[in-house]
Amino acid sequence: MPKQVTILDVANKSGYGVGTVSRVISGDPHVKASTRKKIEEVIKELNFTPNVNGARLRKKHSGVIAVMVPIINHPFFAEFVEDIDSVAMQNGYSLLLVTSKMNVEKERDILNKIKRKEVDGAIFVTHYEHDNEEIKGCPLVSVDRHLNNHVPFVSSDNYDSTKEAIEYLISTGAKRIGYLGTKPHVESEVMLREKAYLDVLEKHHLESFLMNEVVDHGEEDKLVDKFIETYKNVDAVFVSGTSLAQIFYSRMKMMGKKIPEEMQIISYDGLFNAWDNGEFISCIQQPIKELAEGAFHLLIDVINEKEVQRKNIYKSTFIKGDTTK
Amino acid sequence: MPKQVTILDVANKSGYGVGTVSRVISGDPHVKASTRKKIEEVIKELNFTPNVNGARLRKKHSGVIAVMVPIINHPFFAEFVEDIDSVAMQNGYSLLLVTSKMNVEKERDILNKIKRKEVDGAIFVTHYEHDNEEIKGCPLVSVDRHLNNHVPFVSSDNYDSTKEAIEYLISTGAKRIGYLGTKPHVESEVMLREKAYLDVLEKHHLESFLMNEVVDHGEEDKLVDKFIETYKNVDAVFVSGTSLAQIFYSRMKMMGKKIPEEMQIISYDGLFNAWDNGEFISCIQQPIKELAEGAFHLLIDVINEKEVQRKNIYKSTFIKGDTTK
DNA sequence: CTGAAAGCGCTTACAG
DNA sequence: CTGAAAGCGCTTACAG
Repeated sequence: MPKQVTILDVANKSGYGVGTVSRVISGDPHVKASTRKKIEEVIKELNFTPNVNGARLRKKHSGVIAVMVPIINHPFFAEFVEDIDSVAMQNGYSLLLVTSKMNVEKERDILNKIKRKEVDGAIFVTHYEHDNEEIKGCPLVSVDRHLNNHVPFVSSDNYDSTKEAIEYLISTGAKRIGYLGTKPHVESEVMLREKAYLDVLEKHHLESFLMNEVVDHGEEDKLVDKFIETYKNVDAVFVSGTSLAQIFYSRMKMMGKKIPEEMQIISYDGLFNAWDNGEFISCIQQPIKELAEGAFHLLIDVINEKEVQRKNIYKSTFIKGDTTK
Repeated sequence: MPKQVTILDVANKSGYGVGTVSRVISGDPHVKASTRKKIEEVIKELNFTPNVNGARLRKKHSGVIAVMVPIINHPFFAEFVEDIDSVAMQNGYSLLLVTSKMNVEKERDILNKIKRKEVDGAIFVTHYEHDNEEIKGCPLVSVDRHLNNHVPFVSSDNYDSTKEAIEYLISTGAKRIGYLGTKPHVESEVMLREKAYLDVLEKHHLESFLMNEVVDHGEEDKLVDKFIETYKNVDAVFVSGTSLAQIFYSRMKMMGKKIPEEMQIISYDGLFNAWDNGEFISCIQQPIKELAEGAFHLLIDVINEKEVQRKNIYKSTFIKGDTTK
């Protein structure tokens, strides 16, 4: 292993001190142009690359943030992570992606990385409880749910946009409107979808057909089948979640249902691709990019110990596709 | 910001020296049991977590490896990354995932992270050239392609398994067998698929219907349409790549082709899910887990400057689905 | 089995 | 605008 070139080598060879070399590396403007030029030459000549561990140790932060999602092979999370990556990069941060696989240990591991100064903070999409003691002192931002009273979160306007969707279905003449969703394991803003659904139906004196259960990833099709079995005569369904909506749509097609004539579907979370047959599912599209950027900036503020709002809501958009009248 | 608890605090409070504290943290067996016990108590009491940057600076390696894939929202890469994550974790390494998005700058950035000692090495799934100068001194392992003569790679047995697939199609009576694929930007083991196809057809004196082009991600459907347009009378197609196979299959269905009676399909890379109609595409399944583990151990050896084999081939499996006779 | 000390490579007041 | 020096928190020969 060849000995690493250090800032001291650059200093010696250029005839300046290490402090000055450090300043040109960090882009400090208080350096004479000629000095900068000379030092930059030597850096190139020696093929010097600063060791990040020295800097991190000294500066007491790493410039990396973690983002934790349950799974990554999923349209919402993939896009969310990508958007965070962009904004982080623009702001000089790099990203550590952790896929928790719904594993509490992996979630805890991130908290440890924060304590070990490996990362400066984390954006958490979690489905577990973490006690206050282990969270304490960890800069964290949550999405959709509040981990505890001190952790700020971003979320889309679950209540309002669901309400809008249900009202829309009613306006098209739907009479028997179902709700099909997977319930989060813990308290979350997502639960407001169910509440909005129920509120609107009650207001219009309509019967409800609700199925909202805790389901493991990969078991969604069973829930869909149970829903279909249980509520045979619904004429419209609000589906909370992309995968669920995909499955439900396929089942309806296979059963030969006419969409949207006999069955309307609105999905919370849009699919970005058309189906094989060119159809799009009508959906409430979450403002993923805004959520990502919001979460990022929130986290940076938390890291810098600024005051932040605990609740940060971003507006979704209803997109009419081919599955509603 | 509360002052960080350091190893020195633990040393003082426990009455031992920092060296001894360091030894119990690292699990060094040469520590008296009673000493270990006492120090562990103090660690708990002070809620001490070792700062990773101090250790990394001193040890001159980070214990993290990077893995770079073009996109992550893709069944092959998602699984590949997950498998590397598992094996890395088992071996005390952590993973930095980078999604290159086919962006050369992001690829270079990893090389920089290695030079900056942020990561110890990287597993590269790249589609670009990197000149030897910038790669030099960077512990790297490639998948499917050789970056240069010094970088070892893992790959599946592209030639043999393609050959097997084509032979299979012929054995079922297929006479006009097409090849549909996206060509890698750079030299790669993947190109052996085309070669195998051509070799087998020649051996059997059959006509070839080949379309293998460089295509941007997201533009695959255009290539598929062009293939269909160009080769109207093929009765079987070998499709190189999951996405392409999905698209081709859908198109055939839409066109009302009877599968496998009128059209057989074999895909290189399996889909793990059935279609809406319950059908599976016949495929050559790459040994993803073996590739992942192979790549990881190879990289560790490279990092530790051991001798390694440059070429590491793992065997694929042909899985008969519903798209072949 | 343990301690004292050097040193990993950087940044940052401080002084000039 | 620049240099000398302290120090970030750890590990690891070395000596005992």
